[in-house]
Amino acid sequence: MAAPPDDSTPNDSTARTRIRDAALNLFGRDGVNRVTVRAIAAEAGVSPGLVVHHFGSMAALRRECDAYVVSMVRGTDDPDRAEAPDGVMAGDATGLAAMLEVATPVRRYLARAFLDGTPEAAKLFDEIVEVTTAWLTDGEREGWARPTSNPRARGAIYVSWLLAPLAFSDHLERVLGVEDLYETDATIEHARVALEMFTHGVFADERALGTWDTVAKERKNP
Amino acid sequence: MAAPPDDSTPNDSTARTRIRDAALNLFGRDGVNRVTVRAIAAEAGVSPGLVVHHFGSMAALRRECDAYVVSMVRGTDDPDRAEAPDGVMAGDATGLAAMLEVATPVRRYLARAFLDGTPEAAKLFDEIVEVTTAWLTDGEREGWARPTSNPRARGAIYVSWLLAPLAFSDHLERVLGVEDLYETDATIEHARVALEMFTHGVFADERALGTWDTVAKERKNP
DNA sequence: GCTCGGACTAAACATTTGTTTAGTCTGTCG
DNA sequence: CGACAGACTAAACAAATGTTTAGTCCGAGC
Repeated sequence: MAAPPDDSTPNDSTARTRIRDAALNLFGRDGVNRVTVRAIAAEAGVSPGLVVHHFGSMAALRRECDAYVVSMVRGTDDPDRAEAPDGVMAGDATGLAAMLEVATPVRRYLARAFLDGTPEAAKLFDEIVEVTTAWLTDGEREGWARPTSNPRARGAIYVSWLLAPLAFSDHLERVLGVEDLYETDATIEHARVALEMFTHGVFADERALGTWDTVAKERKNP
Repeated sequence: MAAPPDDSTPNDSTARTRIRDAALNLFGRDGVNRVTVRAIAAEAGVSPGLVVHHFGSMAALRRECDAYVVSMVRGTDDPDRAEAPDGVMAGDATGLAAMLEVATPVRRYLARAFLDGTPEAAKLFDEIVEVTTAWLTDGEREGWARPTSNPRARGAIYVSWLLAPLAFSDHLERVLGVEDLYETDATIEHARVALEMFTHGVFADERALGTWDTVAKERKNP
């Protein structure tokens, strides 16, 4: 194939990573299922046999993508790191922020992994909810976050809301008429609107809440 | 097989709908892909041949599920209805509300359809964003919704946020320790917390917004 | 009674899937 | 040099997939 560019580390800089990157791209683009060994091989410019030669099996390749992506999010490129330093402040959720800043293909893959329920991704989700809940609770104490009746549920919902545009990016791009929601400054515009909603809320008064409580009470004793 | 129970309407109450319902369940549970003709046939208690006899092909069956679900959401069971009557008030988004009240398998299927990008679902998503944006704009005028810098983006984000718990229901159920987020009164608790967030916001002051604007400005002229 | 049509099945079919096999090429180490 | 190891490919393989084929069963209509 193409001549090896420099081969400083003869192990890690060649076809193996090309295959993994191709897999990452395709998994992220088309979903963790629906991607074939042959498609990955073609994308990487190798034979189907080579991908299993390097990774053992398709499932193992997916697991390796999982691990790679998780390590990227946890602490750039280095496994065996989980926590991040400080609670900087809003806009940063110590892990979620890292996730949102990581390269686009990685982000795409992550969203797919969360949706398709790979086990590694599940663990990561739990972790992110954990630190996000703690972060918001800190914020409550420090005065920049609202109090809540259910911290854990709020943390989980907050995370799912940050993930939502990733999961529905196709639809949002179509509706908002942007090419790539996560590459242009459409990101900036989009995030700004979301932040407005997080800061000022969507509803201006307690009517919605009151309506809901009424409905909920009715449902409990009909 | 099992003896036909009563056969009032010999046409519509038999195996054909049983197949469609089985498909709906499996599609919703395992994702629109990843479901086989044989699995559907087994679930419905018929032979694989019969499902294509009735529906022509697997793809046609999926399209029929799409159409069925969409009609359920648009105006219960009846196609050729799109708009709903009035802007009742918060907690109801004229279509989104209908969607969230429809039977669980249908809801599950819908979430999957949005994620897997079936064309019918895309159209429905656009519709829902449309009426939701209009509804929130009305709310602005009527004083119960906050103003926004970008109504369309807010509508789209709002919809994606309401959809998020559906998309990530597996993770939320695990994190919150509930069996089925959309069948027990876990729904009530969950919706209540989300409504709090929609009403009071998550952040208590403008710091996050300010931080973001600073970052955004930096990115524009680095 | 007999045919006709549609629900329905069992088995075969072609294609696509992940994986294996056998082998080639290339650089390295003795 | 000569053997060895590993990257790599082409071809074959077995399993699973959607679909087709041939045929059975059964009720309705002449």
